[in-house]
Parts: sequence; structure tokens; C-alpha cells
Amino acid sequence: MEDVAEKAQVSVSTASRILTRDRNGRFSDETRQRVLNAAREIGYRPNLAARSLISGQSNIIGFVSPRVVDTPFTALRVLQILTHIEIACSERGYHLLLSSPRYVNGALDEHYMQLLSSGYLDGLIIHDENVNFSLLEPALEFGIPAVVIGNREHPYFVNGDDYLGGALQAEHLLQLGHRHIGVIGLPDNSHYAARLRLRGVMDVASRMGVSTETFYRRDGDFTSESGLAAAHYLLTHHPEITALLVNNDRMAIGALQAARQMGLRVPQDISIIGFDNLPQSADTTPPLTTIDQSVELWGEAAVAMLLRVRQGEQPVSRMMDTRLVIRETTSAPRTGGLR
Amino acid sequence: MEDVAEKAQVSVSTASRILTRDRNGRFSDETRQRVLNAAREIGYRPNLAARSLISGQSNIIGFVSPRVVDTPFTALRVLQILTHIEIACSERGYHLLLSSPRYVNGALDEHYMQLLSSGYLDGLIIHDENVNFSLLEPALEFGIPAVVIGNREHPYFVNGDDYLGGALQAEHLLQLGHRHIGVIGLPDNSHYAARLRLRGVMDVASRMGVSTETFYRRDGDFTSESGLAAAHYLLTHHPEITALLVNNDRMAIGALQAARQMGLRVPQDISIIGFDNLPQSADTTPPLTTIDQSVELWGEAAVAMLLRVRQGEQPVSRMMDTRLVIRETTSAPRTGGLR
DNA sequence: CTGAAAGCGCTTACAG
DNA sequence: CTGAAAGCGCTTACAG
Repeated sequence: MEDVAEKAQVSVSTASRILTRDRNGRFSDETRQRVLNAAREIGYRPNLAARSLISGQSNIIGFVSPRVVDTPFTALRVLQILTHIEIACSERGYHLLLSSPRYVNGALDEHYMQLLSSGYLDGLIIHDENVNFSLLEPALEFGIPAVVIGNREHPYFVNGDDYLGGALQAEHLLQLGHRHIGVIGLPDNSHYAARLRLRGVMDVASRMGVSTETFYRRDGDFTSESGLAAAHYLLTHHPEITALLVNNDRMAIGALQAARQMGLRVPQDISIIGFDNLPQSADTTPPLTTIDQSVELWGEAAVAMLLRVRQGEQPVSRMMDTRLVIRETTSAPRTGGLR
Repeated sequence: MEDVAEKAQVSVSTASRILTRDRNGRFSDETRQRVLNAAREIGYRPNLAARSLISGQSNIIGFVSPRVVDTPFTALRVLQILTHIEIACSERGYHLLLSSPRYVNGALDEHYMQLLSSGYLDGLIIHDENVNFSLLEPALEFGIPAVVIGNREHPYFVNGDDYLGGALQAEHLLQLGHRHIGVIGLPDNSHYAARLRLRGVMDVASRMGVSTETFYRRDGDFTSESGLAAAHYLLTHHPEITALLVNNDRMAIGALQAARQMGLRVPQDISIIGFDNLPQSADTTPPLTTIDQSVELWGEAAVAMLLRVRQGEQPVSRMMDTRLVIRETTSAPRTGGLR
């Protein structure tokens, strides 16, 4: 920068002001040109660390998603969100720092704390789906502006409407005529979204006057293996089941395998509906009926919201569009009754 | 930091030295304790931006993967690698900065250049698979230590053995007795890996004395849709084909759908072999035979290698284990001859 | 073993 | 419209 100033025959202050597009103080067009040219010739690029030190701004946004035991559980959804966060950040000139804090002995890992206090972060997008612990609180303690994905207990969040999604799942199956339904869920005290999805299911049943006594529940753990096991269990113990309502697509894909292994045709013998509409869900055999939550829009929404929070505004949280995607794994139950 | 020094009744210099575990200068245990305690009580955490400014070290490692047009082409593999890079970084106290540079009018985007010159990066892991442009060169110009994934023209790389993988694909199919083989590849002038895979295929054929005149090739573009289209084309135009050898799993999954749509049974009527062993490839119907390249180990390997490069060492590049994973989409061709 | 002082590369009141 | 100077929070020769 000194070199630039010298070459343009101005002071370092002037160079700095022109290069940072200081809104105050106008400069003669001529000076500006001299500085800009000099910078270009020298190939000057600002040192962000120095700028960050003094301005308190780093132009770095953090995205954190907890690592739970060994399960990168919602990996695909996280990737989708991450991809779009990266695009949104880069369009706005921000860099993206990624971290996946874990819990060791019930405490957040030191590395995350260290990041929060590093001065590196202008803001944080927190993927905070787990009921049992929060990545948000420490961030708030450090005064870092934050926006949350996956949980609605924070003033600023971006989410799908999980309750509505669950309702759509149940409505679809019930309208098709299914009454004996296997529900593959997630443990109640794990994720916000899972709880809401199931609540939506139950509320629709009661609204439609359908008894949930012939709903049989078996929980999985996000993975397709657990979906396979749960489906196998349900279909074996409750042969009257004609449809499987599954809490996420990964487990639904497992359920699809279970049906195949048991020699059941989908959807003729058994209907299956998932939740998430992963990219791969259109490619299953047969293609999966599921719930879409426009995750491809979440990243942009989260970044935009975060930047407004930084500026002291109070943006309103967003519930993204949720809709039923009917493909080929659902149909009316066979009239013949039991399989 | 000043507060810590004051509280511990030492100079700022001393506090700094103790807190950074300066290898030189020993300190009386008592002083050290005083400083450490003071730091703990105050909840002192270093400002990394300042440290970075002076030391020239940021403790940030960058991972970049190019965004090619609108195709987040190897998205799943990238995620797998990214996940493990993140783990490896965090275990070593490094943070991870993510960027996905694009090309605008043939030039790398300004945002990437800005990142390179920001002083934020201690090193770079570059996912550089595309033959047509390189993210590596600009990094080297800025003198940033770098390690490459997906390309072996750089001194330091981590890769799978794509040539061997292609050879394994072909060998498997040929040993089963297939001679009329549809090859779904990628354009020759796109990716290093794709080219090598195909070369392995061809070399094995000639080594086994099998004519490749009954190999029919049709290229896709990574996506399952393109795999579906290519498979459909091949199976329609060359009904004598008994096996499909596909350059990646995403396209293989599309091929699986094509077979299904055409009423062909896999593997009885048509065998299919993919490449990558994506997490979802075990969950297809039927489960996909494919090539595994231990991608779950690449992240750790890349980070370890990068850190050694930073220290001025010259680590040897790594070619990761590549092996055939036989599942249920391949079998001997039907003896009856044509379908 | 410990401290005073300079300096990393930038920005920003404060003067003019 | 422009410059001299202080300072962001830390580290590191240089002395003692």
C-alpha cells in the first residue's frame, strides 16, 4: 500500500481512502485515477487481516453445523444448504468459514470457542437442529450476529414448515385411503424438525377424524439402514400396514429396500412417503413421493438475513415453501385388503 | 491481553510469550501459573486477526473446488472429502475456509483472487479436476503452499488410482464374459480422472486380447439424467449390448433407471458397473457394483500433506487404495445371446 | 528469566 | 480535497 501511495504520489491515507471507496471525502478524479492505476500496476491487494484488525470487520461469515457422534446425519441437506450459502456469500464479497463443532464430555469443543473469539467472524449461520444442545448460545455471548437454521427458538431463523410438511404427508396417505400406517420417525427428544413433522401428522389424522390407533411407530436414526430395519420390523409385526410414512428420505430409501427384500411391490403392496426431497430421491426405484422444502433457497435467505442483522435491522424470520411431491411410491391401498 | 498481564503482574510481552507457548525463554513455574490463571479468570482469548497480521500465520486452511457452469458435478464426492478435511483441520487447531471459484469470461473470479491475497490463508487444498483451467496456478503465484486433489500434475497431490479403477471395471465385466459393452463416459477433454479411467478400460481390453470394436461409447455430463439418456441411446441402438460400464455412479444410477424404464432386468438382462462408490450406491435397487477409492481417507491425507509442505518438507504424493466392490448389478450375460 | 519498544498493514479521527 | 499521526491487538528482536 505504501508502494501504491508512493507511485501515485499521494499519502498513504489518501490511497487507503480511495481504495476502500470511503463514502466521505471526495477526491479529484485525477487523484483517484492515479491511485487506481498505481494499484492496478503494482497488483495491490489489501491485507484482510490488517483491515480486520482495525475495522473489526473480517468479511468472513461462518457456517457451523454440529457433528453428532459419528453420524453426519443430514449430510445431503447440509451440503445443499452449504452450497447456496457459499454462492450467496461470494456474490456479496464475503468469505465462508466452515466448522463442525462436536461435544466432548458435554462441553463444546475448544476449537469452536476459539473460533468465536478469534475476531475472524463477522457473523454466523448456525445449523442448530438438535434439541439437546445449542451452538447458538456461545455465539451470542461473544456478541456475534447470528441466524439459525433448523430451529425456531431464535429471533432470526430460516426454516421449512415441518409441521405443514408432516400434515401434507398424512393428508396424502389418508386421502388415498390408507388407514393402517407404519410411521418411521426419530426419537422425540432429538430434533426440532422431526418432532414438528410428527405433530403435523397426528393433528391431520385427528382433524380428518381418523383414529391413530392403527398407526404403528418405530423410530430410526436418520440412516437408510435404520429405515430398512424399522420398515422390516413394522411390516413383519403389523402385516395389515398398507403405507409407510417416513420422517426423512434417507430412511425412506431404506424402507424401499426393505420392501424389496420382503418381495413387496411399491406402491401396489405398500406405499411409501418420505420427507426432504433429496436430489437422489427422484432417482430411486421407483421414484420417491416426498415433501419438498425448497432447501435450495435457504442459503441465500440465511445470508441475506444475517447481513441485515449485522446492520442492526430486525429482519423477519422465514418459513420456506413446503409442498408435496407426488412421484411413484404412493397409491391407493389394494382393495383386496391384507397383503 | 493487557488485562491479563496486569492481573498477573507481568509485562504484556511475558504474557504473550507464555500464552503462545514460546519454545524459547523458560519462565518460572510461578509466573507461568499466574499468567495462565489470570487468562482463565478473565476468559482471555487471543485475537487471531492480530496474531495473523504479525506472525503471517492465520491458522486457516482453504479448500477450494471450482464451480463449473451450473453443475455441482461431483457434489457428493466433494462433500465426503470436505467432511474429512474439516475433521483433520479441526483436530490440528486449524480453521477451514471454503470457496468455490467460478470462471467469468475465461478469468477466475475476483473473489478468489482477493482471497488468495488476503493474508487469510496458511495453505490451500485445491480440488482441481478440470483439464481446462487451474485453480492452482494463481495460488502458487501468491506463494501459498498448496496440495491438489484430482490431478497429478502438481508435485503434491492426493488421488485415487483412476487408471487402475478403470482397469478393474473392464476386467470384471470381461471376466464375467461380456463382450458387447456400452461405455458411458465423459468428454475426453474435461476431467483428468475420467480420461484415466477410460484409458484403464481400453488397456485391459487389449491386454486380455479382447477387441474393443464391440464397445460402444456415449458420453454424459456427470448427472444421473445424462446417464439415463446415454444408457437409453446405447441400449436402443445396440441391442446386443449386455453390459454398461459407466464412468461414475451418478450416471450409473441414471443407467439403472433407463434399464428399468425399458423393462430390462438388472443384472439378468443387462449388467451395470459404476465408479466412485457413493454412499447412496449401496442403496440403489439393486445395489450397485462399483469402484471404491477410499475417499473417506483423502481429507486427512491432504491436510497432513499440506502441513508438511508448509514446513518446507517435500512429502510424497499419495495414490489411495482403489478396489472393486461387487454388489448386485453385475453377472454373466445371458447364455441365450441377445435379449 | 523478564521488560520496553518497535512494528505487522491498514484505517480514521484530527488538522489544515 | 489531502496529510501526519495514532492505534487496532498482538509478537519479537533487543537489552538487561
